[in-house]
Amino acid sequence: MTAKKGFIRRTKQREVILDVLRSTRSHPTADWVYQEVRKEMPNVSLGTIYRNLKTLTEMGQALELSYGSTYSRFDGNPENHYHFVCEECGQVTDLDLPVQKQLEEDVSDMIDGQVSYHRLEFYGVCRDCLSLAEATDHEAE
Amino acid sequence: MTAKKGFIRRTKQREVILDVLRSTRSHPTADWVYQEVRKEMPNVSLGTIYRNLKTLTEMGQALELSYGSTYSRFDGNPENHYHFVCEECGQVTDLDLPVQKQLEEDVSDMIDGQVSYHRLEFYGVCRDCLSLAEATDHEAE
DNA sequence: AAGGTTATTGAAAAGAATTATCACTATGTC
DNA sequence: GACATAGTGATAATTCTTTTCAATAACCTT
Repeated sequence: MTAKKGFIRRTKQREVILDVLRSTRSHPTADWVYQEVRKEMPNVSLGTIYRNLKTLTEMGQALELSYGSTYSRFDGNPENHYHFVCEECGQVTDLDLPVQKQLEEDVSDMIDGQVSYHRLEFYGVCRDCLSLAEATDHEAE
Repeated sequence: MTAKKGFIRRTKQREVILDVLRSTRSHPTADWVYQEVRKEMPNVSLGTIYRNLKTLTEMGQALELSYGSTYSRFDGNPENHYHFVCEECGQVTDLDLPVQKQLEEDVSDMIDGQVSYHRLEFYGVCRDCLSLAEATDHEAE
């Protein structure tokens, strides 16, 4: 073994992708990034864009705006309320927090537009998955 | 003309779907709903589930937890901050609101779990799309 | 600088969730 | 009951994203 295991190499592709990301405030989609990067590296592949956006996000150099899962979830309670999403098991729980309706007016004034609703979501690890992780840790000892 | 135009008919399928939705607090995916509904209506099709979940959401009887668009957006600024999403043009803008980091502790205590981050998003119509709509209204007069 | 290891790439195929299509069915009005 | 058409089941098509795999290139060791 010569190269350090799990090391992240610096590549021209990832560099250009990060430059593109930093050059805009438009919160681009993967495909938009792809088109931009192609201007500088015509042979770059879309797979590389996705791979690196993921890597950059994991490295804390970028933010991904989407749910962990690609599919929608539905709620029979149509009143606005906030959620907690467990990143381990995917469970979604309702939170008993007061809904700050007046925030919508604040934002509506800020952007000089019209706000119809807002969503607040918390991400992390739920109690069950936490104790499960502990149990596994002990096992490994 | 006999039947009222644009009328929404009551169907057994939609009824069962709403019952299933209301019977759980698990924020199910479309596929989970599909499996449940099939127990009562084995011939129901997945397309019907999607159609009705959409209809129910439009009717205000259900809530959909997902972004309008299916694809992710990325941000070169990895600091947590809040967003406004225009439902007309899809544009995403950063909001200059203070990030309430302490909310995460509150929630963490509430659920007895671990919160690593949170997201707050506002949805509506941006200024540009608003004035565009106005212009079009005038045209139609 | 050369050699070796393996992370990363490009190209293309596969995957997963959702939406569209279309002939048929069944709801609601008259 | 008869009509008009919204809704359905079945399936094909889309769309975004991930995976696969042989070839390449980054980085460590010598």
